[in-house]
Amino acid sequence: MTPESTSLKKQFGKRLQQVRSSRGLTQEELAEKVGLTIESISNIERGIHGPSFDNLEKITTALNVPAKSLFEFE
Amino acid sequence: MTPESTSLKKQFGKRLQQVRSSRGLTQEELAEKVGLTIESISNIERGIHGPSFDNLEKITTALNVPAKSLFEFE
DNA sequence: GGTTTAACGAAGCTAAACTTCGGGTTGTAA
DNA sequence: TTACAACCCGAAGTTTAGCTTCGTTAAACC
Repeated sequence: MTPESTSLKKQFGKRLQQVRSSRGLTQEELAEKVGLTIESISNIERGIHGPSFDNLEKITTALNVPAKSLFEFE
Repeated sequence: MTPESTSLKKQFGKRLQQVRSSRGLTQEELAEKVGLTIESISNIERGIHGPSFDNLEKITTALNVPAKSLFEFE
């Protein structure tokens, strides 16, 4: 089981949490900006599920980052 | 209406079509690799809708590119 | 002409995104 | 030691948007 085999959802969630924190936002604040519940943001950050494409776009505008940057993993 | 205001779906679809073509794949071939119908691939490339996160991951593996590269627009 | 590739609509289906409930954990500050 | 903030976590229900299945049209190439 290589570490690279982590699902895209998990990697995205981890990256989202990084960017959100770096912006000094709580899950609740991001949720309100995007128009989702805090639970849904939590689920996305934990990799339970990814956002829909429309919500992905809203997240990028809420965080003021290009979509690309949310897919930059290490 | 600035050109930049094009929806993420549209931008992603356009980029997907670029990458797929550059790989010398038809919509049908990509559809088979990903496990979707050709109509669905067509809809995604035309920006009718985006892929689910699971299918986004399958697309990246089918094209052998990082997810990030499908969000690199100009 | 015949074949391939892909655009395009409409209408239905279903999986996955999303919500709503409840409870648990950690940190910290009063 | 309590109170609050922020977040994790599971289960069960709802909704929506991703996906399919029909069918038509058209350009490109042989």
